[in-house]
Amino acid sequence: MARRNDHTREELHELALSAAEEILQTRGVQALSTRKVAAAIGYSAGSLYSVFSNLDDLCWQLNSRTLNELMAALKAVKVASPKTSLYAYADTYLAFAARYPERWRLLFEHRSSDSNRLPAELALRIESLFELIEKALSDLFQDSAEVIAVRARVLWSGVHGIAQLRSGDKLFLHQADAERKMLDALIEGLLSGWSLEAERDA
Amino acid sequence: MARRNDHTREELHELALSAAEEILQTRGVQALSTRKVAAAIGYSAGSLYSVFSNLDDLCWQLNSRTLNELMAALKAVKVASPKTSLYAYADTYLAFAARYPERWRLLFEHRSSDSNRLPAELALRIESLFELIEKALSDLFQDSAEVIAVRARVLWSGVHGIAQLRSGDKLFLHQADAERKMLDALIEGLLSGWSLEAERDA
DNA sequence: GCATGTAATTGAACACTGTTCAAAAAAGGA
DNA sequence: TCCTTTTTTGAACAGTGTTCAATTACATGC
Repeated sequence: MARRNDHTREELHELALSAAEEILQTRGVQALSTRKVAAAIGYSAGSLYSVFSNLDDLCWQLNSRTLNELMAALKAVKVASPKTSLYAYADTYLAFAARYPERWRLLFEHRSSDSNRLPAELALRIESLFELIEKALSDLFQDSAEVIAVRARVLWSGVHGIAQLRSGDKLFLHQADAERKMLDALIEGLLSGWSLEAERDA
Repeated sequence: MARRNDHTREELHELALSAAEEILQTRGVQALSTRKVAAAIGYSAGSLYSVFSNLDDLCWQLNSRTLNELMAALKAVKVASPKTSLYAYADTYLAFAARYPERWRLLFEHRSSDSNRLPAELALRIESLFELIEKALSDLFQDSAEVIAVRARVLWSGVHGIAQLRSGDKLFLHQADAERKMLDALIEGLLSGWSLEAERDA
């Protein structure tokens, strides 16, 4: 068998990516293999190499999709007050990490063997995520862009850290509404702490 | 060849673990294979199975070692004021993550295929880490144990999040002393925010 | 010293993995 | 119809985790 022309290059690309996503979500990263993806779409493993340079490449493109979806969810957040926006961003992020744990983990666990740098496309999207937070923070504080940038990353590190420790069952916090309480302590704490700093400087 | 009796079971165990650690640190997780570990200590791959139940088990034990070392470093921190202690804990953690990036990553990335639960031994050590933070926080705030527990985890999520985003080059913060500034914003912000909350409630 | 049992170690085997590439076959053009 | 181009395969290679019969050396009893 050869040359069936069942699908265009683009269709094959999309098909493979969707199948890979499905395998990733349902059976985890360790089950994500070229042969399984190929079998799922009725092609041979070799065919994937006409559409991806290798499995690493496929993973990067999976991450690109995931980040796309995550960013869309974040950008769909209704911007009300800066504070409620920040809460909504955090909620959305935690919800996404909980709904798609494997895809979300791959976002941080995937590294290329040869070069550790992440593709420029992904980098841009991450920067635009920080811009969302920075925007909300600039409405709250009159500090320099540098200070705002630091604070946005600190706030996000906190949210991300909560997501990661929870995802790995490493929180050991056996309380009701633990997540809500943590988000409250983080956001409320940081915002009022930074406000206080502004008052002191004035 | 068979039955050389060069090493006792315990020696073989220790030898293999050290070799695995070396490979992990120098060549990354992906290079960590039974055959490479075995070759490094002059044994065959099958021999490892008399000392570890499988590669997963070896990884858990590697993580146990890493967590041991990390906890020792944290417990060696001179406890001065609560605040300086918290700073020192955070510094120590970030320094450890920077010095042993691969070992530190394995701590969070390793999951068994069959069961996702982490061994009880590791869980205990993580809880004792949180206890360090809780102790420092109880000296600062008169809140309930539940509130302290939440705050300890929030603070640590922040420190951990910074470590992880930095380790994956996902911070995009091109400033001098970025790490110091972030730690300042996190710890100073949270502590003064939580203090303010206490004043309000009083 | 010698047989016997026991414990350690290997190497081959099996079923996987990513990746490459000659060969085959179908589509499209002249 | 012939020829070229493109698509697709399947075999091959080197690597992986894991199991297990076979082998060898040590320890014990006589």
